[in-house]
Amino acid sequence: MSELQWKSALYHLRSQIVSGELTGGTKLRASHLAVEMGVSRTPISEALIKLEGEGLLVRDKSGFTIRSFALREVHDAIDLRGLLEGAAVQKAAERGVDQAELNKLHRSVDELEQAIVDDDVAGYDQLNLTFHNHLTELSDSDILIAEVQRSYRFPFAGPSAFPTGHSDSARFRNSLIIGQQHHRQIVAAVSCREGARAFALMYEHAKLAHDNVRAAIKNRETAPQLALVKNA
Amino acid sequence: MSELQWKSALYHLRSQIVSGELTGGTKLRASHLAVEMGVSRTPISEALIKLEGEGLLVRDKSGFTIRSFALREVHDAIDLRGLLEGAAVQKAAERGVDQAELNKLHRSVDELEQAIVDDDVAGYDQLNLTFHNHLTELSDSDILIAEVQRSYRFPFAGPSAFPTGHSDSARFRNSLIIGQQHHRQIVAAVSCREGARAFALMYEHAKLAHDNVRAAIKNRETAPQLALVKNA
DNA sequence: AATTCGGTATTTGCATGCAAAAGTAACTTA
DNA sequence: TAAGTTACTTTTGCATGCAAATACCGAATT
Repeated sequence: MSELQWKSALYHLRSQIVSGELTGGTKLRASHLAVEMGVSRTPISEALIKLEGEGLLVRDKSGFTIRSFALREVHDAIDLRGLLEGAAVQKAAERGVDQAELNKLHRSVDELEQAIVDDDVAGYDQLNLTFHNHLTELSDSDILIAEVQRSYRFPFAGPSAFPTGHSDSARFRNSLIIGQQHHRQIVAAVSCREGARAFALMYEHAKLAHDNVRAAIKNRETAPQLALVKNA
Repeated sequence: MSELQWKSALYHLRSQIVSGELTGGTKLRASHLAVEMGVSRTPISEALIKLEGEGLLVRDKSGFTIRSFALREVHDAIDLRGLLEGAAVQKAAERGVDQAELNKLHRSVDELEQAIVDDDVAGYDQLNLTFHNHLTELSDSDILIAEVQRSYRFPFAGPSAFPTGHSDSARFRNSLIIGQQHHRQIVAAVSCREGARAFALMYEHAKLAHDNVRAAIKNRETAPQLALVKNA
């Protein structure tokens, strides 16, 4: 049961950062956080070092600061995810996946479809992440899987980064429809062992997030994922 | 002058790992390393945590162990580097780089050529790394640059991972000649803003390393880069 | 008003103490 | 012989003390 203290500190801090509760540029003081969380500075420091390794914090000569991202970096991070996820599905397609896995993929896409019909945004979000994870794992490359997961580490870069707030807008509905088309065609490409097509579709799929970022910036108050992004 | 202690511990340990002085599977004990390096366990722990973040160590419930890699992971790591470097040069090509940068690239390739003629393996190695870094930086994407650098972190995955030991073999000479052809054509592709071609060439360029791995395995004793690779 | 300059209050980097966890190894039992 | 069992040793995770570095803040100067 009893979680290691540095782990709970890590989870707690990370969730505060990605949820936008702490915004980019904020200075994190180990001594302050220690009393706040009721532990000593040792496990806090360990958590801060790990978060620096994840790229969420930067360390200057006196302590850690929450990193800020230029808008350009947000788009680059999304492209990086598309590149890595694309490489993963390409590998899966060229390697070939058995029928049982293909059936699971089809079922996932159907469930995503249903979530859209039900307007179940949270459910869609969860299913979408599972679907992306499943596709990535089919690459059967632990190195690539790890790097794809790593590319999700910024709150605006993951495959389900902008789920909330706009389910009523026409633009968002369209992006879900187009995303579903991508999903179906990616499964088809994997099924037909068309690696290059699978790559291109997945890369394009990630590009959808670029529009979501632009839309989120217009209603910034409803987009806590942007708490790390510079200049309003 | 006075380097932080955790930094020197980090550099020292990392160099011991990548040089093969410490082999995969070795357990690293903070308390032991502390007396060995004449400091307390605090800065040692910090270095170990960072090395875990780099993927060189794994942490089980009682301490850190030097990671071991299956041969398949070695090849996957090389492919990952090719993918990321390829994406970087593609971006550079499509964005367009000015003549001054192109001149520098041409000069680098000429210097590499000269190093081959002189049979200056160490010099080639250094120039090659500089050349790859320069190409990567031309992508003008800090996110991508950082990920490319990160992909170099395993001692067998970087662009100059297998420099030594075989400069006399015909195979190694051929691989240098082919590599130079890649270098020249990559610069040409960037110059002509042919992004897809630049990507394909760079990806293929990394594939050269696969043969170098196979060759190195046959003379394992002369290849300290393989100290982290499982099963002889 | 913006800078510069002291002096004070924090904070960090590192060392170290300690209880609990994990490793180690000789011995017992099936 | 293999699989516990027990007693002993080492190591870790965390708390904390301390000196040096850094931040903070108001006063003096331009």
